[in-house]
Amino acid sequence: MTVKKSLDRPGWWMDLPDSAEGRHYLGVRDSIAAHIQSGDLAANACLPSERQLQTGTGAARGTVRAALFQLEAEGLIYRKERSGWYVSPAPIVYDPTRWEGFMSYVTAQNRAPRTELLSAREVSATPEQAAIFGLKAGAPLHELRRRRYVDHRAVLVETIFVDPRLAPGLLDHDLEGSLTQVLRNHYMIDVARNRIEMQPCALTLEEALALRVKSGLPGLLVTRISEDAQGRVVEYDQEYWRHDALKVSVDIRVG
Amino acid sequence: MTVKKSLDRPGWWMDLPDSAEGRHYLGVRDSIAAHIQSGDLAANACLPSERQLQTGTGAARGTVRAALFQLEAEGLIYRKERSGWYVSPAPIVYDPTRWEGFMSYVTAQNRAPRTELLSAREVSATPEQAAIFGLKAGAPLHELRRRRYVDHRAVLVETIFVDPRLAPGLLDHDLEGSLTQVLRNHYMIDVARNRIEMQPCALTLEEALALRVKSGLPGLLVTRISEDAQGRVVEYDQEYWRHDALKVSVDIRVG
DNA sequence: AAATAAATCTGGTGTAAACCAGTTTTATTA
DNA sequence: TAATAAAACTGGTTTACACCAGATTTATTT
Repeated sequence: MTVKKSLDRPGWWMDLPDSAEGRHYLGVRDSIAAHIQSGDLAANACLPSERQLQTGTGAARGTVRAALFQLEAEGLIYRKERSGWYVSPAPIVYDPTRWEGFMSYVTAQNRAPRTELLSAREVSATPEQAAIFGLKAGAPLHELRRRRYVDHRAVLVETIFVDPRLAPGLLDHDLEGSLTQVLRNHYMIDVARNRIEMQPCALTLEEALALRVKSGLPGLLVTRISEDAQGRVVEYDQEYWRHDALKVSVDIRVG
Repeated sequence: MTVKKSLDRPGWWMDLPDSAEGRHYLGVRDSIAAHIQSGDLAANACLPSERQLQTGTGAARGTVRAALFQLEAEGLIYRKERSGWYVSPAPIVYDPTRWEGFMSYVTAQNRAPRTELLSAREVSATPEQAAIFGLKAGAPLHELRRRRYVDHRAVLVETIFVDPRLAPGLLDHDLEGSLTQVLRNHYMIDVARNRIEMQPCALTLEEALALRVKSGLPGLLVTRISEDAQGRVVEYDQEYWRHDALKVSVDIRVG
């Protein structure tokens, strides 16, 4: 189990630090991490392939993969299936106490937001959804599924439910922009209260598919229930975020 | 790649669902997940050993481990090193907009909180820390390291920095309870503003060691900067949480 | 009965090899 | 030149071992 060190030319990934004894994969991890943090590798830059890293580091492929998974869990790298590993860009900062939507806070951080409408349809409320909206189970609801991008990278998929009594004909409007604005401009609905929950989760099946990530990647589930001034539930939103794309920031005044 | 199904006696983990074709480890995952969610396995119950699951499911040990890692990432199970895999208990709900501390909100959820003081000492402020407190680099700071439990399970480690000008002699008080109360009762300091950041991270080295989890487990880093009514920074806190122990909930009134 | 030593069980890490299914590139064809 | 087919490459998944070190249990000794 001797660890070969930097031979000669081809790549930076040849040298392994001596740290993390007994855990070869952590050495490989550290080597890659160092090169990312030093700035050798820019955001969205592509890493050498697993087999290249393998010969470079002298480790078995499984060991190299363990190191890559580690870095992925830390949010330093991400992957495109069967294409390669890439350096994660800086996360978006999100302040749930502000009422601005995705489009505005991404733009404010000099990043390029984009929204893609995956589906828009009418559904029957499940008992849980009905309870949230104060409706009977089976009552109609608008359901939107959208995928949102930052700088061409898909960072979240969301499912939004809207009470059709408050926003009749919602599905006929442009739903690839700010929903908040549509509700305000066309239905004169202003959100007065937001109840937000955040919880680490795993991106599975549908979500993983929509974000084109491996099923099981860690993510963050953000759930939002919006009410208007009269206490009527306007919107129920479930956002599945890539875990490396988001940073939550709250500024609270107490007393 | 035929999947053997339930043979006869010993354990529930014998039966594999037919779902997730081509990805045996997802089948194993589903099988275990189903038994957890059905309530067959209570919180903190111990799973069969990897080698038992292996013979039970007919998969190789590596495959069984892939399934376990998956469940761990989802927060359904956790492990004690070289001891076994266990079912994760329900997460604690945390509302950053409330000023109550750990002790109170854990108790309010009928769970048993406990705080353990790991170290308390005086340190010299790094440039970053100095900038936060509005001090010169090298100025003295109180540093506390604590580990906090819910129902005997360590869920977070934190490092707290306090400005000694506002709380001289802080280290002589009981620091295993609510710090907020110590500051209020002994120094008449009331927090008027909290700036909180949350970000998925990996628990490594010190943190992993203190929480007795495998280095690299996903976690949530919660950073809090507390100010008093005069805008003086009272407390700077970094909390490393197990990712499966926390659920953030915020209720915001806008307008 | 309590302290100690040994055997056993558990997860942790690593290797080597194989095959699959998408992606990407290259060479070929229209 | 543009569309198409083939080859090369990439990660995805699984198998089957092997050895280690900490945790736990069992047997032994005091």
